[in-house]
Amino acid sequence: MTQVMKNKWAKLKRDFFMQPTEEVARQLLGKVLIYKVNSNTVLAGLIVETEAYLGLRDPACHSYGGRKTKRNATLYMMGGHSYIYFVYGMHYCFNIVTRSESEPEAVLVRALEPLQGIETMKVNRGNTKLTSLTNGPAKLCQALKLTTAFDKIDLVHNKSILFIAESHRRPSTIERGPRIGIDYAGKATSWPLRFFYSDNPFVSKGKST
DNA sequence: TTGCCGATTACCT
DNA sequence: GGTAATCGGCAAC
Repeated sequence: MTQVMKNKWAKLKRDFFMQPTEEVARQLLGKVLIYKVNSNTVLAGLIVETEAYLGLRDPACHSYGGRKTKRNATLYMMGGHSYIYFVYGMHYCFNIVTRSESEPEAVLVRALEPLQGIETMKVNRGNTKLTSLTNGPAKLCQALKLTTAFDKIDLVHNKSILFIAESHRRPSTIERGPRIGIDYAGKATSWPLRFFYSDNPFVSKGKST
């Protein structure tokens, strides 16, 4: 009998992303974001910082109050899809849609600890300093070359080259606090929906007012 | 080390 | 016409 090559990465399934969004945000810490560029190149990073965006009732969320536009339509897809948008005229942010189609919520992936394909990431970033490679939402998109071309990707599909996987990393201390860069969101500005590993050097330097 | 500011454009009012 | 789920550079302390 032929030996079947076992996949190194165990892809997360739909159920994981259908959970309450805060739960998904917390549990994504320690998981791995993987992009199989081609047969030679795999880019992978440990998720070390996330933010939950709670849909209709969250003034900081793009779908607040039921807003639905061409840009945020992805939020109304089933949990497990990628939501990548263009912001500040030059940057991209990578999110993962959570919950059902009637609950337009998502988790923003804010920082990764590079695991694999580091040389390629350095080329993509034009930067040689390891700790600046993926310590911010737009930085990690640049490192992995994630653009709106990867918006609406089903991350749990069998054949998907972009997905989230389990890791066997020993758990670290999880801290939580206000989200970054949402000063316009009124009372929600202080909601503690940002999750991160307190002792990880790849967490972003963003300030949460 | 902190803090301000410009870049640059799609999207919303 | 204003602003954004950001980043990097540069000035001031």
